[in-house]
Amino acid sequence: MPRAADKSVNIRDVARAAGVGVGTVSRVLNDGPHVSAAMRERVLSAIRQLGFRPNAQARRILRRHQGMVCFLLSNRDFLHSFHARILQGVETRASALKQHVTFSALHYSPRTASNQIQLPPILHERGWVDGVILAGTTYPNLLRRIQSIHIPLVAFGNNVVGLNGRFRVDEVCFDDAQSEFEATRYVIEQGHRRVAFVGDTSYDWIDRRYRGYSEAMKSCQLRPIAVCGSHKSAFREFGEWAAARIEACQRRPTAIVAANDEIAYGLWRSLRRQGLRVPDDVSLVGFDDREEALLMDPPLTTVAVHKEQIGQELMNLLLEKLRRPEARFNKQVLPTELVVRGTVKRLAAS
Amino acid sequence: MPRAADKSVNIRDVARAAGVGVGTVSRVLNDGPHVSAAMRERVLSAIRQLGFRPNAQARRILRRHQGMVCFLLSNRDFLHSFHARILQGVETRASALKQHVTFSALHYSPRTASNQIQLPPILHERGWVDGVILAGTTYPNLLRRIQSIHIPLVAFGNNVVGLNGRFRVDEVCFDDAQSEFEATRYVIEQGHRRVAFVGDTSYDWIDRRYRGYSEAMKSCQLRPIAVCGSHKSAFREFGEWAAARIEACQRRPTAIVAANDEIAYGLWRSLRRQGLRVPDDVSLVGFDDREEALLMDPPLTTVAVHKEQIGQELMNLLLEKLRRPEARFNKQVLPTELVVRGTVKRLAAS
DNA sequence: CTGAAAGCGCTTACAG
DNA sequence: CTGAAAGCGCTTACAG
Repeated sequence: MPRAADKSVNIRDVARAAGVGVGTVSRVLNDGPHVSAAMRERVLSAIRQLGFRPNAQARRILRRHQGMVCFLLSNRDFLHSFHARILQGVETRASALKQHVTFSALHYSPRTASNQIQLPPILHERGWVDGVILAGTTYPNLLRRIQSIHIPLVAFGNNVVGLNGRFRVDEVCFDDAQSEFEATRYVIEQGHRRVAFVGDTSYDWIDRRYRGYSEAMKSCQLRPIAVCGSHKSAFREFGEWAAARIEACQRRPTAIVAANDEIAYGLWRSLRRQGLRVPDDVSLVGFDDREEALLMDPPLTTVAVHKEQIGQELMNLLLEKLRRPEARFNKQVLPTELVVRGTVKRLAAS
Repeated sequence: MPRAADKSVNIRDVARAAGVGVGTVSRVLNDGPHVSAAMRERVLSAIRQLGFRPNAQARRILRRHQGMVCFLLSNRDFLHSFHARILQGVETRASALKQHVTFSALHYSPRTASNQIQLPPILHERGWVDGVILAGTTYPNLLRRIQSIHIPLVAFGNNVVGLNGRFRVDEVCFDDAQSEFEATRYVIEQGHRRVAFVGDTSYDWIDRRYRGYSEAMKSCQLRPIAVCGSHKSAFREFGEWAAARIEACQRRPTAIVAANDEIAYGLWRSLRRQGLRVPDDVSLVGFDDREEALLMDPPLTTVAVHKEQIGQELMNLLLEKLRRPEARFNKQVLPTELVVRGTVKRLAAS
C-alpha cells in the first residue's frame, strides 16, 4: 500500500531549498548545538514552505530506540473498565514523556511451555517497542517468554500469579492483604462482631484479601466467618450464591466484607430480594471501587484502588528501567483508600 | 537509551554465517520467490542459531507503510467501557490482519481553528501510523486538521458532530433514530399510550434518538411527551431530575423511553425511591446496553449496540481505505438490536 | 537461483 | 558553525 503522498518531501529536498547540507537540516530538526540563528531560521522557513514532516521511522533506526511501549493485556475477555483505566493512566504519562503506547491482547494457558507461547508480532519482531507493560493475568511462563527476547518489562503486580519467589519482576501494585485488613478493622470499629468474608479464594488476589480480613478479625479476638469456595461463575453470581449461605447462618453476620465490588453487588441484590436491607439489616463493604459501587443504593463503602495512578507509575517504572537496564528489581506499592459511603451501619456498643 | 542487546545480530551476520549474500537472507525472510529449498534451509538454520530477529523498523522504511494504525479518543475524560469495547474490537480485527494498534487521547475545543489543533506526535510525525480511527467526539475542525496532514481516517460516525453535510467522512455507525423508533414501537405494541422520552437533546445523538421516538409516536397517532432540556450534569443525575418531572405529570406516563442506559438508571433509582416500581407502575427502556442494564433489577430492556463489531468494522474500513485511497466515501450502518428483558410491562388492551 | 550494489531517509562523527 | 561522507539495517532491481 504505497501512498503517493509519501513520496513527497524529504530532508534532502529541504537542504536543497535552503541551500545547505542535509546535516545542517538534521541539526536544526534535533535542536542540536552548533547552529547559528540565521541558519536555523533559513532552514525552518524552508521546512514550513515545503510542509516537511520528518520521517520518524528513519530517525528511530539510528537512535536505536522506538519511543513506544506495548500495553499487553493477557487472558481477559475484553478490556473492562479496571484495565481500561490503567491503560488510560499509561497513556497520560506516556504522552507527557513523549512516548507512545500500543495496545495488544494475548490469550495463553499457564501450562503452555514458555518457549511455545506465541507472542504478538509487535513483541516478536524487533524494532517496534522498547518495553512492555503486562496487565491481565500474568503467569511465570509468560514472564519467562518475554525475558527470553530481552525486552524490558514491568507488570501490574496484583495480577502476577504463581511466582512463589522463583524469580522476580519489576512491578507496581497495591497491598491486597493490608487494604482488606484496614477495611475489616473499620467495620469492627463500627461495632460489628460477626463479620463474614465472601470471596472465591481460588484467585490469588482474593486469597490475599481473605488473609488480610482474617488477620484483622484475629487481632480483635474475633472468629473469621468465611463464605469462600471456588466457582466457575461470574463474581456477581458468586455473590448471589453467597447471600443464600449468609441467610442460612444460625446467627446471621451483621456485616459482610466482600472480596470485590461485583460480589458485593450480587450480595446486595440477593439480600434485598430476601427482604434484608443494607445497611439496616446487614452492613457491606466492597473492594476495587468499580462502577457498581456508585450504582448501588445506598452507594457502597469500598476500598478505592487508584487505577490511573497504577498506569502512570507503570509507565514511570518502565521508563526508569529503559534508562538503567541493570538496576535492581523494583516493587512499588501504591496506597489504597477506604471510601466510606452508605453501606456500613454504626452499631450501638452492646 | 541504547540497549546493548540490540547491538547484536543483523542480517549481515546471518549472511556471513550462512555463507550467502544479504539479499538471499532477505528473500528467505520475506518468503520471496526464487529461492531454492536447500538455500532456504541453510539460511533458516543460521537464523535460528544466531537468534536473529529482523528489525521491523528498517523494513518499514523501505516498504513505506507501517502496519500500524492509531485509535484516537477525543474529548473523553477516560476510556470508559463503551469506547474500550470499540478499541477491543479494533485490536481483535487488527491482530487478525497483522496490523498493530496504538492508543492515543486528545482534548480539543470545537472552536479552535483547525490548523491550531495540536495533534499528538504520533500523528504529527510521519512514519508512525498508516491511518487513524477517530472515536470520542469528532468536530469538523479535527477532521480538517487530520486531512491536512494527508493521513487516511475513518470515524465512529455516531460521535461525529456538526458536519451538516459540509464535507464527508468514512464512517461506521448505527442508526440512532431508527433504533429508537423501533424501541418505541415495541413499547406501544405492549399496549402503552402515554410514553415519555427522557434525554438531553443538546447532544446530537440524543436528539436523533428523540426524533426516532417522536416519529414512532406520531405514526401511531400518539402525542410525544418530551422531558428534555440541556443539563451540564452527568446522565444519571439527569435521569434523577427527570424522574421528578415524570411524577409531577397530571396524568403520569405508563412508560418511559430513556435516551441511554445511564439516564434509565437514574430514573429507575429515583422512581423506586418515590415508591414507584418498574415495571409494575411504570415501564422503562434504555439505549446502549451498558453495564447498568444488567445491574438493574429487573434487568433493563434496552437497545443493544454491538461495540466490538463497530471496532472490527472500523478496522476493516480503514484497511480498505489504505488499499484504495481514491475510493468513494463509505458509510457503514450496523444493526442494533432491542433486547427484551424485564422492564416493560404488557398492558391489557383497554 | 543468487550475489554485489544502490538506495530508503535520516544521524553523526570528521574535516574544514 | 557547516558540508560531504559514512553508516543504520534492511529491500530491490540488476546482472549473471
